[in-house]
Amino acid sequence: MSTELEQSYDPKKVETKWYKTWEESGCFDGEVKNDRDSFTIMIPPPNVTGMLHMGHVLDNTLQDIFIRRARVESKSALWFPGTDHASIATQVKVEQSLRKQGTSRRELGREKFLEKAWEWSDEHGGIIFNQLRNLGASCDWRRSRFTMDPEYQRSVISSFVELYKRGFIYRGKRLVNWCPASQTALSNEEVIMKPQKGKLYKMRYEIVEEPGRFVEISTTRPETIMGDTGIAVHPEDERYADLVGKHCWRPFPRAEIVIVADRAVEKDFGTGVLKVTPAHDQVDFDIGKRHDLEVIDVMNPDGTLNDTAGEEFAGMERFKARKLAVLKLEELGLLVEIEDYDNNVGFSERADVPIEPRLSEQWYLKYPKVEEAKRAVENGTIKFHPKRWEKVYLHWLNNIQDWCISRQLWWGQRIPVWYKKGADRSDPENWHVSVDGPGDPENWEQDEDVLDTWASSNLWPFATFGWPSDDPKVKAELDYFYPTSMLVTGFDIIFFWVARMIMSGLELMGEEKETLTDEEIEKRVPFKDVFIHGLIRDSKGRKMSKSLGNSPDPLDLIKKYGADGLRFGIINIAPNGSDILFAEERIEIGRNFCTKLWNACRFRQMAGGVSGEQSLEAIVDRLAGSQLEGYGNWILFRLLQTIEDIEGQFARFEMHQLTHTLHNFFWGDFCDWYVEAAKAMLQLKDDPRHDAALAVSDLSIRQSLLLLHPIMPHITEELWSSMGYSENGGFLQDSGLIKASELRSLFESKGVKIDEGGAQRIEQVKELITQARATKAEYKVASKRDVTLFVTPTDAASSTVIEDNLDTIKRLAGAATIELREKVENLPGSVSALGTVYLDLSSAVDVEAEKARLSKELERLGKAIQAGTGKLKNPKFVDKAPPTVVEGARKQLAETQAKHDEIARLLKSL
RNA sequence: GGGGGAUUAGCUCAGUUGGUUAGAGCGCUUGCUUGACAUGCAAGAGGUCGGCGGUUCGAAUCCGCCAUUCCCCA
Repeated sequence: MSTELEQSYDPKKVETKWYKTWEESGCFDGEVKNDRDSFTIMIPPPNVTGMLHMGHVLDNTLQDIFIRRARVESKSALWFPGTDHASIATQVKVEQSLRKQGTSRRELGREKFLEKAWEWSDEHGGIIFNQLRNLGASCDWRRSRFTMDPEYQRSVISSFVELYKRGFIYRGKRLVNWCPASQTALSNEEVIMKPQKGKLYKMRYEIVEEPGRFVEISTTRPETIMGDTGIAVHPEDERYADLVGKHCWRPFPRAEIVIVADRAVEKDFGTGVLKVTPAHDQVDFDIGKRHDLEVIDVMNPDGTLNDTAGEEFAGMERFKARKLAVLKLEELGLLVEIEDYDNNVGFSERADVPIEPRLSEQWYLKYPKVEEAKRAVENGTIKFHPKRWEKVYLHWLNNIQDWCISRQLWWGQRIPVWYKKGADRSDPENWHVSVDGPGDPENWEQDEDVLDTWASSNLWPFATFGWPSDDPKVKAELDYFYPTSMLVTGFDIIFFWVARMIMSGLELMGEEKETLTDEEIEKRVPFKDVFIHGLIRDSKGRKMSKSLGNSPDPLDLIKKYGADGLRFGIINIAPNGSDILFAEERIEIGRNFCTKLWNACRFRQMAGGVSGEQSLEAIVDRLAGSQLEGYGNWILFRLLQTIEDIEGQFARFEMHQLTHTLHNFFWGDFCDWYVEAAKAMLQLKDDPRHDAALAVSDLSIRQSLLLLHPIMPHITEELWSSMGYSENGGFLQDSGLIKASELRSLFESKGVKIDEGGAQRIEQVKELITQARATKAEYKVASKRDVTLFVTPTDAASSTVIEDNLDTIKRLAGAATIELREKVENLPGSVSALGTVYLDLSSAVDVEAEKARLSKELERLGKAIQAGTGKLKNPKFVDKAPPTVVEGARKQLAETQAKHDEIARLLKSL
């Protein structure tokens, strides 16, 4: 059944209709089908309150392409959706809103605050799912998971307990990255180093043992002077060798502090003397440890100075305190100079304030299965695309440090550790660690902290299925869908997420084992292929941000260009793994291509005869046994090539090539050449070529729709149904995409011969037509469709080819008559492999212009001949290069030479 | 300081193991209501592939150095 297409394509109508139909039919549902291969992708869960931005468009379009491709390849595809609670990001937002309401989380208390947070996530959550639906994302929405779902929380807690039991989780007191705004510890990955223009303050401390002698010290942080418990010099620094072991005066609060020698000091930095503040700097902390220096914490959790810092400083904000400290140094006559200094300062990723190294007790994870995680990538069990990201991943693993997983936040999975009331929390004797808590809760109090968001999302590939569970359904699904097929994400979360998922999968998806074999690694990894794409930037290469206003709303773009147009456009401009410079006009190509597809199908309908059965076999049957004319053979040959190209591109993850290949075939080959040539055949009455042209068109369009469907699902579904390709009302995805090799066999079995030689002859015909058009354009008669052309064929074979295709040449070149002649003189002509084509001009030829044009061409060919001759004369080339290359060079030279001679003759004849 | 990219037409990018006269889209110029499509059709201009050296019969492609530039990590 076919339906007549409307005159113009209305994306909104078509997209809304089909998305609803698909979702209601359950065709996105991922099911265990043991007779089919599974293909699974876990969505990188967006923040629960997130809104769709261009990065999501790219990431999810790519995933949808892989998923839909898997469906047309008859795999059982599952695209698992969900959202992330984004502990710190969400909590920051909720706290902001509380502040507006004149309250705070501390005022509300934990329970009330969590109620508010849930309200917030219910209210703002899930919007992005509908936005993804607008984009056409074919997720199995029934399964949607949220990392704060009770079942998911239970998975997270179970993993903590399990990893604790296995000895990977411990409590430690050390310097952490402290965010004074959010008042929580952060992991190293959440700290962003930013270059800052600061000051370097040079000051002098008096030596206790030698009054009147001073030592000069450089620092960027004078506000921590009160926490100094020593100063350090390099042991090989002769300038200060005699001072080691002596003391100097800390100016405020005035106290004697010791001078130590330590290799961590950079001799060449500043004066070569370092003030040591063990409580507020990692290097200083380490030095202090080595020399047994006192640790004096002078700051409050919110970044203000505390009472220890002294009366003047207590309660003062840290940057104000810096100014005051400088002032005091000056008053004491201890400030030597201030210079400008550029250094890198760590900022909290979420709160965007400088972090403060702070001594505190936190939970740490010693990463499990680090060696296996490396091996999985090194031995190819997991492949990154593009491959260069493997180096980045391995480099990080080689320098890995324990992960601080506790956060002083409330929104998240609470750490399943209980402390005996009134007992020392540092002593593991007083801990209870379990999923369900102690049996006598009245005697215990639970750890107040929650887990880092990424400590829950790193379980995403299996916790979503219900792990850990003895439920047979959970086991069967994990068995079928895990390891998932691939992960599609940006490079910015390789450390945060990708690497951690790999390690948690290796540790937890199986029995506890010290080390894993390659076979075990293969079963436990969370995915096989990691497709890494770039970030979307604006046309000037800047990051997209709300404040710059350079971030278009994808929903507006969908309104303007259609979801399919946007999808095609964004994939089309996405280079191979590097960042994408987005400019709205660059996605017009997507919308235009939709229009082209639509109109090509409309034209096909207007040619009539689309009421019959349109299955692949039925169409091929219409061609069975007949000798295809040149163009039919050519376009089907190109179709086979295109199918093959696309197969290779998917296999190699060359997503940046897909749109180019398909656009080139459908627009450049099918519409611009085949359809135009077919118009000539469609005029023929009672001629087998007429029906063959229709069948070839049907075949080309049908297979193109199948190939394009993953990129442009809505319009292809609409055309699939309207053109009558749908069998029994089924969706395009269920029709089964035939492989190039299978299609070739089908052709053979039906006696449809597709030959390469014939396709090459049509390429020559196309060249001849192009030359004729060019000559017409040169003589300003491009728009005349009734010119007379003369052709002098190169040889008898060429003559036959031209005669066989005379009708289409006439039509495509715009000629009323074409005569084959032995010899033509005094007319402008152009040389092609098949022969020279001349334009019959009633008016006089512009001899000078023609001479100039031909001379230019002659010069170009002359150079090519020189290069070719030189190469072939070189015995080293002839001896060493492969015979096919030499043969090709000979053939090329002969053809060039023939053209050259012909043009020289033309030039002479003028 | 360590590591990873990038450098090809005015712009954004392709260019698979080295092998014809280096391609595409956009932009630009010219001409077109050609049996669906002006979101279209046709023709055209435009590149010593960042520089220097090396390997090779042959280099945009492999190697080295340099320059410019972006990113990650410390």
